[in-house]
Amino acid sequence: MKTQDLTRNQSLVFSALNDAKTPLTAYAILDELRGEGFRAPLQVYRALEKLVERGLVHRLESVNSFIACAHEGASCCKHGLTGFAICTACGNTMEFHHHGVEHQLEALLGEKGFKPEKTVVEIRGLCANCA
Amino acid sequence: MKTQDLTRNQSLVFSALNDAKTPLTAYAILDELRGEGFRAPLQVYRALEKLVERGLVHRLESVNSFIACAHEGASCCKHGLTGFAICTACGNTMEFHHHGVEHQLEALLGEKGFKPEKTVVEIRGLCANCA
DNA sequence: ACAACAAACGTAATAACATTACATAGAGGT
DNA sequence: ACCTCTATGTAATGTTATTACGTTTGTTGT
Repeated sequence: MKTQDLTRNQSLVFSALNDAKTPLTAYAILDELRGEGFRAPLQVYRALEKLVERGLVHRLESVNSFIACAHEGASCCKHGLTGFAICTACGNTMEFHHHGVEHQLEALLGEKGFKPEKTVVEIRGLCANCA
Repeated sequence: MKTQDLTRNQSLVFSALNDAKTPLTAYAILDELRGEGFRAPLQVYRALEKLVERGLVHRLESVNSFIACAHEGASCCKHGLTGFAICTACGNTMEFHHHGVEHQLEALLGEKGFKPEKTVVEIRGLCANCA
């Protein structure tokens, strides 16, 4: 479950995301890794799929991008709903966790009989530096 | 600001979404409207852009789709944060509004100096019928 | 060591979603 | 009539993601 048992491709993709610390699209990752021998989108998407499964990487649905989890290891998903504040000016993205929001959404959806599987909370705006 | 001053293309797209009452992709709308003379994606995207501006249609970012606003008219965006619960089995999508969640997110982001512009809350899962 | 199986990989092609560029048409104001 | 702004039509292209197919690698049981 640790980063050491990643395959070569997975490690390369994960490193690219960690180095960036701003969200990257799959194709941006592909371009970064051409020097390492990457040649096709699928190499990136396959690695991303595994990394997301492990909780090492998050997908930002509203910007078609990926970002390394702000928490080392895969413990991330246990501290409440995960949300992101994405600066549209500089790309800087803040991951946050919020139990209150999680509980309120659960309560609301529970009433309606809706069973959540994946919750997306993404706020686009301007970060403190760019505002 | 009412639906009557929509152009022909905008009306057709809006009707398609209202009839569906499940989210539609831009290309699905295009296919529905070929009988009305639509020939290119841009005709749909241009209409959608205006409809979203007016608050008559929402874009669901996590599924690349669009849905008619559940509230007639454009008053929708005044009653708190807008969220969606999207059933991955039947496509049925419930629009909801939640002041509590809105305030908690505002508080959290305010602390960090982040200025929200667009907030995405989309929960995918199973609706009461499909669970 | 070897067969059998599963997971990961390489490559090509294609599908799905969205935008740019450029030319044309219609409505409203002067 | 002329200008301007908005909407439109059409084509081409750009961006994001998946399917299909075959090969390689790694693991397990014998």
